[in-house]
Amino acid sequence: MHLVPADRADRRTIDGHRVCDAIAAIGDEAHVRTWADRFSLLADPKRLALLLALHRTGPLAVSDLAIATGMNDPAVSQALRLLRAAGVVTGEKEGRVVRYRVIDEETRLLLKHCAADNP
Amino acid sequence: MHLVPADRADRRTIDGHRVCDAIAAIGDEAHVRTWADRFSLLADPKRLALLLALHRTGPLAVSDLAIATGMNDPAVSQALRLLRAAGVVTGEKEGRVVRYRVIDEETRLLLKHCAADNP
DNA sequence: TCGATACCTGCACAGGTACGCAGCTATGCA
DNA sequence: TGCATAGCTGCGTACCTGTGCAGGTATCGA
Repeated sequence: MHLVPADRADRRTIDGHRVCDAIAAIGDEAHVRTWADRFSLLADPKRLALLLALHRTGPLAVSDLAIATGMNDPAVSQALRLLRAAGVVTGEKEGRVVRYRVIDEETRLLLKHCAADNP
Repeated sequence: MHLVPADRADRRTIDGHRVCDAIAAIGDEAHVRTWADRFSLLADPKRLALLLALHRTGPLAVSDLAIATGMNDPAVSQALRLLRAAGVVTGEKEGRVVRYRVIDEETRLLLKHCAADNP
């Protein structure tokens, strides 16, 4: 089976059959990008700390997150805006307090896996 | 239990007890950074494609990876250098061909999980 | 109504990172 | 000994992103 795109079909391969396997393993480009974006959201220590806190503690207010992580309020707010735009978290307004929680299942699994080896 | 560091102990909390829970959930800063770095390596589509290919297909040469991903050789080489420095992959020289494979178990689990919903 | 609190937004700056190009080293073959 | 191939490195550029500051909006209590 020839999975190599036409624009690079003339290039020499070392293990020709493995190249096709590799292309099949990579799969759809959009799928890869989706996962890369997902990982990207977890790639920042501050954001990861926010998510770990939200994951294990449940609904948390912005200023509480700021105290727990040592960030200042706008930084937390911006990080949450990013996560909210990506559909990872959601916030529920209660008076003047907004409590956030994780809603994306895939991200929740990653966080669970990440928090597993936490002493 | 007071887990809030002294430099921010005077700040007002919304749900005081949850702040302590959150700090406990976040855990050691080094641990968070380690995971953030791990996720960071998977956060680039090209790098993720390389790792997916290596994960499922096994030892692969640099130029084969270049063909499979559509990158040019130096780009693949640089990405692999990064991954090798992080201890995620390793390369074995066989004549003038170097075949890479994934060696980090945590990363392998993430890749497995990521490739699970691949049509 | 006045002030304080909780949160959000826009902007500008610094830092990091991916990418392409050119050139280098090393191995295998004739 | 030439010559092509496989892979690596350095450099420069463009881009993205995290962060802090200043200011704005909405809600609650006095």
